[in-house]
Amino acid sequence: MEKFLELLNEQYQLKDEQIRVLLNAFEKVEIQKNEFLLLAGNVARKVYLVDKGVIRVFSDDGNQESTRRIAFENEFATSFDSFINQTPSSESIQALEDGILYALSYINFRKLNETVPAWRAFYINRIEQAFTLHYGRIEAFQSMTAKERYDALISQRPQMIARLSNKVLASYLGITQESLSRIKSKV
Amino acid sequence: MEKFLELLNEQYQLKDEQIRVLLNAFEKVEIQKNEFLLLAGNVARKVYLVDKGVIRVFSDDGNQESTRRIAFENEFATSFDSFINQTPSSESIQALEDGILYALSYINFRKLNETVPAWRAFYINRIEQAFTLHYGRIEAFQSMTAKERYDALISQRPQMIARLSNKVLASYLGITQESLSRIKSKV
DNA sequence: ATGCTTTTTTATCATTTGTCAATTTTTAAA
DNA sequence: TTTAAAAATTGACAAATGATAAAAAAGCAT
Repeated sequence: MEKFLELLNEQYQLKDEQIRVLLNAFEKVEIQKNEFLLLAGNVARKVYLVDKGVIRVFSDDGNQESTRRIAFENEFATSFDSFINQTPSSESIQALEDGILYALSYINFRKLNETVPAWRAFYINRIEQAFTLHYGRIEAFQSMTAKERYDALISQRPQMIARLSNKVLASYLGITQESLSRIKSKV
Repeated sequence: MEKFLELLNEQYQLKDEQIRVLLNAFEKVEIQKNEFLLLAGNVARKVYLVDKGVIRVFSDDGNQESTRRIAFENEFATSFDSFINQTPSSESIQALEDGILYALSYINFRKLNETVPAWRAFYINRIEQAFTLHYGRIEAFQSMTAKERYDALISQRPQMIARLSNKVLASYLGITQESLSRIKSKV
């Protein structure tokens, strides 16, 4: 939590009391590789801040897995639609490495929004950023080939290539593992 | 503006003073078909609420147009990244029909966020919805064929098929006009 | 280290989508 | 209405990506 609180404090000058409230709102969770944090069909009760490790949000229609979001250290992730509306999720969440997360429940999320203005400002800022990130993905799907999307990802988010398996990376790019393998072997 | 104010009032019970502030923040704009509201390279100074007509946000790399967002009556649109960060836009905004818009400048947008809690709540709600909408498009690009995306659009946003030209619709779906034409002629 | 499982690569062929060109249809202007 | 411009359709072919199967490589547990 330290790095996250630092960041928040830098931008929004927290009072001690607010820091205490924030710290109490989060719960530390230790996870093992491949462990599930949410199974499709259930309601996403928490949003996770990654302290160490990698988690992914994905859907599985039986034929195909689609990786929607990858969160590395100091990033947040949940099944957003499910979390915000507290409705059953079409997505699952899984750890890709052993790690440490800080979980914020929906109830505490709402409480923070109502009682800690700095948190609310931070949340608005984060959702604006997340929107922009996802918007960029639409741009990529609309106007780039798979190879171009892969090359763009290398330069924009090199961790994605370095830390993810071919299988997960392919499902993030919206292509098959075989296609990704061919793309990588091209110059 | 009436319908929008009604909606806002329903959800957040506005005081007369707040309604006055809101009305003053927006400026009525009449537009003609094909008129540009923003040209790529400039900063998006306004967000537009569509009262009548259709506008589209799109990019053009010289080879290809990509339609990123279509806004019909009672929907908002701007080049989001540019508007929020007040940086040059990679996108243009254009009217697809004669129409009437209400424009909110960046300065007034910030003012409303700071001074009208109901507006802020409304904004958070809208950006959450917009996020979910765009998230759904990523889902579509990741796991559906062009034909499947087209069929899904028919059932989810029939206006898109009814009111848009083939050219615009194809660029929204991320395919060529020719492909769209073939998709439509299939059963 | 050994053997088992999973992941990655490679090959072949099928399908989808794009490109280019020509034609038809629709729209808009004179 | 007539005519010019823009949009939509169609055809032939090319390129990109998917599906299936098999082999090679890497990871993991014993």
